[in-house]
Amino acid sequence: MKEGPDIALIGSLIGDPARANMLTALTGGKALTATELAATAGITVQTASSHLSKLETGGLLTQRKQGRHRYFALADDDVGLMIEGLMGFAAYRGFTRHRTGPKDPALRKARVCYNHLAGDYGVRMLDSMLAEEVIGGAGDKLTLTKAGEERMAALGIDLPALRRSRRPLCRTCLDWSERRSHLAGSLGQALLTLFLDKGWARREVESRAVCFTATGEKAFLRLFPVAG
Amino acid sequence: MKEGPDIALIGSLIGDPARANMLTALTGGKALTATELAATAGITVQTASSHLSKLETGGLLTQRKQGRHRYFALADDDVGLMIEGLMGFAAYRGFTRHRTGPKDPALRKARVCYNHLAGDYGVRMLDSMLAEEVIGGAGDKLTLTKAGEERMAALGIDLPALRRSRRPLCRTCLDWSERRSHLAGSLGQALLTLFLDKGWARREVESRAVCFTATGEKAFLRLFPVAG
DNA sequence: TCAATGCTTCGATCACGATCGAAGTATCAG
DNA sequence: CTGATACTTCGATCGTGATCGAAGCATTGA
Repeated sequence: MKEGPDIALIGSLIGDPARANMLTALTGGKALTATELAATAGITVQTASSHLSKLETGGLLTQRKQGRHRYFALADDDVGLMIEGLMGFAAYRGFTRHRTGPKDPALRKARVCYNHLAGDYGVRMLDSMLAEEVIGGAGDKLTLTKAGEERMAALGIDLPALRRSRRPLCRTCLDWSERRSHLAGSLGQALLTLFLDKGWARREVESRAVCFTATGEKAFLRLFPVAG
Repeated sequence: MKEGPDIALIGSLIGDPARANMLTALTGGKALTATELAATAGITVQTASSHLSKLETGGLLTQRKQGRHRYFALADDDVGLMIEGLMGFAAYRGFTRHRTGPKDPALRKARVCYNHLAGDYGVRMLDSMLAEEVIGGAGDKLTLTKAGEERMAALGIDLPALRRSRRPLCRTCLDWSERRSHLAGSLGQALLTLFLDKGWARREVESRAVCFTATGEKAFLRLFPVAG
């Protein structure tokens, strides 16, 4: 009864539909204002403000003041991973809100998972990196190989800078649509940023979907081939 | 707003303290009756019954009639993994109910995680199996190697029987106390059963703790050595 | 300085759900 | 059949928390 961690607190925070909607929206990775979040949740700003303060004291969100705006974002990677995990469970159980929306195929193909690439393409990328031994490791412990370091540096990724942060370089994140792992961590984030910067893909507005251009798709698939 | 899976449903199911207590109790792996669950949650049987039916229609529990008793258990491995995931997140955030109870050290050392071994010993076991290449694989994809098959068979584990079931043989499960992975899946379950059958360890009553005997501990550590 | 925007705080309302007593159903032992 | 145990269903109560209107701060721009 009173042993172990308290999951009820977190459950109740996520259990309210309005809060769940806001958290889901923030899983898109962008920091959003209170008014934006209120709109997506379908409530007034007052209620949203109340919810946001609860989520903040619960440690799920951080806020950043910028002029007269306050931008809210998920507190850190762990929150994103936890929510993705719940979404995976919910999706597997068929707890979907509207069966399958029109954007659903696009989301399953490629989407933003907090700050890295998810969906079919995300899973493919990690698969390919493991097959080509760019990334090695056992269990949930992923490490960048020597060959991997060269590949990443050649792509223009500043590894020393990533290593300077305390966040882990590589970690796995369970994909809710594929039910397989994709690459998270600061390297996962850096790779997604790279794709966007190179113009290989762009983010859909008002959605988590990531839309690859024709040339971007080719380049991506060449960079991360799949066996068979 | 209406894209993606609905996490609020699951959140609200877990969000009630009484239900969270029951689920936590059931993470111990044993099937429990409604009266037992009511006692651990500190509520009457009527309320417990109401909660249990909600959890069942939510797909988190299954019930099995046996005479005039009804035994409740977690629906499957996925539910256990999901709850352990939440516990990990909650523990890391310091959402503990009573700081650290007296049983806490024992729980951190070795405990039951739904149906397999968790805690320090659980993490050690997987580490050792990976180092000795009994289990191979990268990311979340764990596989038993040829050498591993022999080792497991020598221990008296009936691999063909395990393979006959549809459940995955090996999978990772995030440990909330160690924040590392331990071995789940049917093999993880079979190994814990083996330890208990061999008398190497026994389950604490009314707790998730697993208590190793002196000889059992020696045998376990010999079987799963750690480098360094 | 004034007006406009973005957000929070206060206060009141209201609904949902947790809770338990009482009664009803099922199973078992004699 | 009778009594006992295990659990569910019904009905009523009650408290918590979600919600929004109105007012209060804070920041920006003119």
